[in-house]
Amino acid sequence: MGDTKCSCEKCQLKSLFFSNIEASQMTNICDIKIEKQFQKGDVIINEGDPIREFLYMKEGLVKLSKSDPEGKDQIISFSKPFDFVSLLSVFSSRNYKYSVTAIENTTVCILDLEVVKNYANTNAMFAMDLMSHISEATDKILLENLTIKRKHLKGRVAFVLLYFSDSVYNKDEFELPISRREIAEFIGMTTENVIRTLSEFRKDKIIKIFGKDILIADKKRLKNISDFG
Amino acid sequence: MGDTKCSCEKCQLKSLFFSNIEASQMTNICDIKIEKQFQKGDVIINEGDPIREFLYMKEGLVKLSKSDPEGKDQIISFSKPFDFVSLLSVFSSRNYKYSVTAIENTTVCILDLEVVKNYANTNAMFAMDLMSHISEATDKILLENLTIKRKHLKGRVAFVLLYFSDSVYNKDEFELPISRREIAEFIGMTTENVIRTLSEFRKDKIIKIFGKDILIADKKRLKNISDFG
DNA sequence: AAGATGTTATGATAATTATCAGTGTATAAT
DNA sequence: ATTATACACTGATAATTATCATAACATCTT
Repeated sequence: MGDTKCSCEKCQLKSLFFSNIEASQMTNICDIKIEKQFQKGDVIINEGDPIREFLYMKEGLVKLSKSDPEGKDQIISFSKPFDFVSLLSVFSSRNYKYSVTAIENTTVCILDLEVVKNYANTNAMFAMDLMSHISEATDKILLENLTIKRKHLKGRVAFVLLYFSDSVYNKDEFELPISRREIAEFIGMTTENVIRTLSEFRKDKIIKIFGKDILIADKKRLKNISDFG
Repeated sequence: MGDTKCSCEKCQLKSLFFSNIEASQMTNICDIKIEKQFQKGDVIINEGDPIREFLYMKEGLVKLSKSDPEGKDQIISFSKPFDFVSLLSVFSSRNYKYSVTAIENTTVCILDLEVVKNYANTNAMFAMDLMSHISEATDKILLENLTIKRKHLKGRVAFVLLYFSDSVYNKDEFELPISRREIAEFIGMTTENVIRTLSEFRKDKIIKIFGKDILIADKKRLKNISDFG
């Protein structure tokens, strides 16, 4: 977990995040911005922590989760670069309502929240930009949840595999960044049934499994299961 | 469905919505604001419609829903007064991704979206205020969905009854504003099972049922079922 | 008044999913 | 090296939920 000051001029997020900030003001923000690296498995944000910083992802993959009253985790969503990780509840609550954990080595850009808030308070265009990103991010999560909700076990597992293949790695072969249990926590089914379903897909020659490595052999059929299962 | 121009000075939403708008500018907004009344059952927003207006609820109750690929509805959430109905996707999309339907006679305040956007673009405090309301509203929906997701049939039905009793009507006896089928669409179970569960609660003397009228006779037990079922 | 439609209701049965029990295997801890 | 500990896997059985069939009742239409 290392800290380095990044050069905002080269940052690919600059155009996204700072499109409404003038160069003079930009330097200001840049001075207080730090990059932080997290290893796979590191907890970036702990549910309940006071919200003091504003985070966004530069590289890697994280999971958003919440632990239920019995202590079991529910995974809400996954975030890729350019997703605004800390946007959920940043502007509506004093404490985080979700945890954020790196499921791949992850680089996060960190700004002091007060500075961002002050900035938003004085620069309306910036605030508007932020707002549409918040809106988009939460909208996506809501839609995703609805999609999963109407599927059965097999459709849900197929959906997750296609999610990682199409939306994260853009490859038909990839290493699953999460355990079977975490898939279960995401889709709201039991670990055993996730494992069983993956085995079934393997027996039906829809996928090949080598531990965490997944190869999607019959994407059409997997897509079909996701759509109608 | 009638249109009347409201007097913003008396509007109870003024403090919430316009707390950052000066009186001189306020008049401006007020001039273009109209109130619209909807009858129970009226569709206020249709999924797919272009977003031209900014809505917020003054009175009544609405449901947010989305129809799945097979044409069946999924209910996402219910909105009461002060909830910002049109906030979902207003600032992130050109078209509504959800439908909004009155489930009780409802009064909605309507502003032209461009005016609100322009206003947000020039008044940062206003934009920030809007942002925290968006954040809060979607956060609430996400949390609600997680809560429902981890419950079984009986827990989900109990949760819905308690929701209407505690969060909407603040009474132990109330008229259900939605059908059994709509409860099913909300909690992601079948209509038959919702009906069966209500009958069970009745047989167990937890509730009394007179058609749409529900009386919660044993709230403690219902709460228990909601929490642990 | 008669027919069409939608809601509430119940029962029997089928399908889906969870739970429990047990195995092996890899990885971490001491 | 050896005990923990977590993960992946499979089978048998139980619990939960969906589906199908049927009926009573209300509402709306004509």
